[in-house]
Amino acid sequence: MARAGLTTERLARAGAELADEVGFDQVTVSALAKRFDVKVASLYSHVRNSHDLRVRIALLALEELADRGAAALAGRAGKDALAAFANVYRDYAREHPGRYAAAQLRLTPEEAAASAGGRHARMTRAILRGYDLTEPDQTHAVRLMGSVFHGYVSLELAGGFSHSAPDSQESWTRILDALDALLRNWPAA
Amino acid sequence: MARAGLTTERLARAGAELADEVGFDQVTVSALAKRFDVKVASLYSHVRNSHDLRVRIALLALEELADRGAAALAGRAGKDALAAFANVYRDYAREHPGRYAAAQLRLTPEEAAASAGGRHARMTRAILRGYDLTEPDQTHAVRLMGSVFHGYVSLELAGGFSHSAPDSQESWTRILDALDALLRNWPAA
DNA sequence: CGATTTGCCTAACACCTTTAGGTAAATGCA
DNA sequence: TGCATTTACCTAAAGGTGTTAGGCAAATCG
Repeated sequence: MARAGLTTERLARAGAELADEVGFDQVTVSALAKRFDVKVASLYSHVRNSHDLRVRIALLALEELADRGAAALAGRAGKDALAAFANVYRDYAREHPGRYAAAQLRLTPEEAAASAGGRHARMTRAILRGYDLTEPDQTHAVRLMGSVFHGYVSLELAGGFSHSAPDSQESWTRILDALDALLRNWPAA
Repeated sequence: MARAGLTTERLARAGAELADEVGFDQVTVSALAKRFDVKVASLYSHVRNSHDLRVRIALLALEELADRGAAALAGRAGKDALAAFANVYRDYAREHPGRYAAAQLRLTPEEAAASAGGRHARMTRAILRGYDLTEPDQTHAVRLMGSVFHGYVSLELAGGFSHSAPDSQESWTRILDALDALLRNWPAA
């Protein structure tokens, strides 16, 4: 009988697709096996266990997100860069809700070190070069930006802003304006 | 044999405790049955299914959070109110990580309507009475506040801000300062 | 072309969820 | 107080997921 051609890579990739279709917490070893028309146990040659699979999907999502971020930042600075980067997060979450959820998976320090997390942090700091902040305010600002982006996107994804006026797009735009204004006028301690 | 005295209420309450101990996604009907020293099937007289249990835990957490918020807001206004309210979220999440995760559960419109979500929204708007914002800016501000609070707390809980200077408490304080400044000087469209 | 490695398989077990139907404790009513 | 009803918890059973161990056949390499 012909082989299915499983790979750790392909499993993570298919798992990411599955996550977008049915939700990250519905990503199961069984469902993935069905998708490859293969018996469940066969996956265990490529993936240590269910959690390992989920971690790989998370790492994949973080890389994709970082790639998009880098592309968005190229040739931009200041508010332009801020908005482009923010939109990367929001668009990614809307296009790939399962992957975005995966990216929120709590990683061990080693996994985190091997992840694209560092790239994200560096890109956020790069944006702040367009504003006049010195350490440690820059770190506070990095954390604020992460909070706003992640917070908004995850509340929006949870449906928090639908069914009420004004529409979410407008709030998003105004919030980015406000964040830009805040970074230009960061209050002293 | 003596009865265990199960109730829908007691199950939700015990489920919330369990969530704080082992994580919300580890809250299982079986584990809860063990905790009451009762057979698994017995829970199904009090709770429709596993998801129903989780929803009840989520609603419980939202209520508790709203209660704490109301207590914190009593007698405060302006930045004082802002900081007190924000600290309610952060402290609750740190004291009760499982419950906080539960509160993030995606609810159906009916469930959401029956939840304390409305109280949360009203309290956030009440804080904004201390600032000079009119609709629709007030709505944008409500959404920003929700994003910052939820975003910061969930990133912090995920370990995002540990193991790096300056410590999280300092960023939190400075971010609340910044948010206050922003609300006092909300940029026009 | 034969030997080795690799990929997917079957089998089995443990655990969780859920439903159906039984028995004993609690409750309510004469 | 005694009996009927309701209620609370039980046993039994079936289906799904996670995981490990060990086997056979396909790919690979000498």
